[in-house]
Amino acid sequence: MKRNAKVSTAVIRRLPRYYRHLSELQRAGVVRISSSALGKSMGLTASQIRQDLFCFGEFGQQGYGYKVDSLKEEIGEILGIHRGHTIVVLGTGNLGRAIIQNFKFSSNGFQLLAAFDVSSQVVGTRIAGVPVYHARELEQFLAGHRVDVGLLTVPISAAQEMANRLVSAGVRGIWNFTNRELSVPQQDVVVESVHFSDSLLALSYMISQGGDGQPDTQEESE
Amino acid sequence: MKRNAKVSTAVIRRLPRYYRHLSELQRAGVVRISSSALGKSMGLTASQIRQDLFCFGEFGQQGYGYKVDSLKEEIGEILGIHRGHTIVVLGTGNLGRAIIQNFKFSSNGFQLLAAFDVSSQVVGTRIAGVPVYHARELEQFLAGHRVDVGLLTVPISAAQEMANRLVSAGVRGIWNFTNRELSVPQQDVVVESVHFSDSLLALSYMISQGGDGQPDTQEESE
DNA sequence: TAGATTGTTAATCGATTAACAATC
DNA sequence: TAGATTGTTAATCGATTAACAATC
Repeated sequence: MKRNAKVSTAVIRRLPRYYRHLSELQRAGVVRISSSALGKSMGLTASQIRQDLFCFGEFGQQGYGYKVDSLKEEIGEILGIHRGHTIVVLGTGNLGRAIIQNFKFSSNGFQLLAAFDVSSQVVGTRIAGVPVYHARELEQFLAGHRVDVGLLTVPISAAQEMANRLVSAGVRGIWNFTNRELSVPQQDVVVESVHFSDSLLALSYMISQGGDGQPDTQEESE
Repeated sequence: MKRNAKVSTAVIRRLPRYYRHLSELQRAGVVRISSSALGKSMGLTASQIRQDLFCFGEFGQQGYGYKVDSLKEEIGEILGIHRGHTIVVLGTGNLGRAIIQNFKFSSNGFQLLAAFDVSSQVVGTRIAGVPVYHARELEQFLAGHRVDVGLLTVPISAAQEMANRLVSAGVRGIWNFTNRELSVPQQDVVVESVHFSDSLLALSYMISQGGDGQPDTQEESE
């Protein structure tokens, strides 16, 4: 059973979607689901779902399907939701503040410990209960707390420097919301970027096709 | 020359990255670049870059490479940056407000026309110069203005309904920041989602490996 | 011209899909 | 038991990489 050997990024990217869909099914009171039903609702083939799960083990019952609750739990486990991950936010501008106030860190298994900024307007205050420290205290804080991930919402000009400081202080991942491609040579530190621009430009491309290219067909049958 | 026939999503996702990297090179004063140099800086093979560009035409000069300025312009054109796309924001909570105030819509070829909300606190005001109308006026506004994209930052409970209204009113794309998977049967309307949770969970998975699995090797040579 | 680098076709690799025996 | 559906291997498909003639 040579599982888990090399899980492709395509599979990794689907895992959170499985988790999200299963959570919605659970909320809707669905108890069991087959790979083909789940596939239909997610726009995947049954085969792909079974193949994806096969990377990690056996989670279903032949002739029955998958129990929504336990499959969700298993995938949560695989994603590391119960590992007690911790995170700090760098930069409390509009976006940082919005994420601190809105984003459900705990639903994703993360505990938000602190935020850092340089503005005297916010340093010393709390945002949604989270203490804001001065950025110069970052290393001291990281020395005293196990912090797994640093979330970057600093101005683009400060992004690389803050990334360097986070890596030096030993974080294992950087969640990058700046529009800068970060250079992190250490292979054991993971950078996950959320590039709003890339997303909007991809959308821009997609709506720019069809209008002048293909003929506009109407709704599909199913 | 049967180009542009079917551009894969993998290629589409790389186009904005090319655009971003070329913009940075341009800012750094680089005039020409070869596919191998660009590949090295982006972590792609030269072959892949040439193959990607091949989908759209010929943009380089043999023996010389690509002119940074003109390649950037060409890719911008492909992405639809000069099409005068327009966008409105639905929901001016923390996240919507942050995006309105921070995101450079115009750098991505979009003009932000208006925002909509239901709170009497914000309706009638302006956020960074953008007028905020009541959500009930959405259809009227869309009837009077050509709007290509609706940006969704409404509460998850309102997401599907607002998506339906946008589609009925004729938008061509939805930029979805809610954590809800939207169902949009019309095949000519594109949904592009930014799922913060999916991104963080993928990061969670990646940092959960390695720590206990593989032995931690140090930096790679190049 | 010689050297460099593209455009483009062919080969390889990896991911998705199909098939089916195992079994609930 | 019969029907359904999984786990898992094999076949297919598509994307990436390699190769090289064309040409600046």
